[in-house]
Amino acid sequence: MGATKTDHFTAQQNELANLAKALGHPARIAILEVLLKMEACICGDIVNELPLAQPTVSQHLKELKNAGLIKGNIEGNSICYCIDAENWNKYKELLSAFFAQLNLKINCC
Amino acid sequence: MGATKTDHFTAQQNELANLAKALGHPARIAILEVLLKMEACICGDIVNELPLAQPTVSQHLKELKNAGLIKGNIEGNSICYCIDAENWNKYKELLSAFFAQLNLKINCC
DNA sequence: TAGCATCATCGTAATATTGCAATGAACAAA
DNA sequence: TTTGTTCATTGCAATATTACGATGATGCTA
Repeated sequence: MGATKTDHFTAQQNELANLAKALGHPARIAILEVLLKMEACICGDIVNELPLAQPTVSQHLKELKNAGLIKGNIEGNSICYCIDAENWNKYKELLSAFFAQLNLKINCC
Repeated sequence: MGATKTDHFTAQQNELANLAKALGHPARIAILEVLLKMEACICGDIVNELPLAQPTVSQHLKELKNAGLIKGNIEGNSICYCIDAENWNKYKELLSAFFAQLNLKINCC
């Protein structure tokens, strides 16, 4: 069909998958890196840093915002984007906990 | 268009995005959780644990294998899948390093 | 007010992903 | 050899994603 069968999985599985999905595009990684590197949150020249047109960047920003990874504040004419620190750390823990589950003693293949 | 402009981004950005993309589906998270929970790597009854048909699971397994997250060994008639521990830990570090970049002092929005 | 800048949204085209029935390949057992 | 089991692959339909030109909304400035 093409549509993910979200209903059949647990809330935790879907949350982790949604987070990963939001990170699953190099442009979105690049946007986050720009926001991380800037000592203050920059406003709209993310577009200039990326090899993509303005509507495309805007769309990626929207997805990062929906995922809770970034926040956007209106600042006069432009918009100030920055990392959503609270969610960022929550997601950091979520991923960390997921990857910590591996029992190193077991290695059969 | 529809195709991701992979060429315009760095190898690191693409690597991270590919990893995240592989994790970006609840079925694949569920498969990994099954493999993590089993004390030994199970063989093919992953299908029984998931609400998806066998070809669909096979496809997800293929993607996880391509991403380097799991390995598969032929064992007579069936196949033994398990976490690729080496890559797993590499990816764990990769994600950890990415999320560690946040400077907590900066929070403008 | 008129013009400009910034950013979102709409509409559309190209491509990717998801899911499964049907089928195929490989092996084990009768 | 035949039958059954396990898993991959093929082919297809439905849906999602990616990208961008055109356009709209908003606020600043002259």
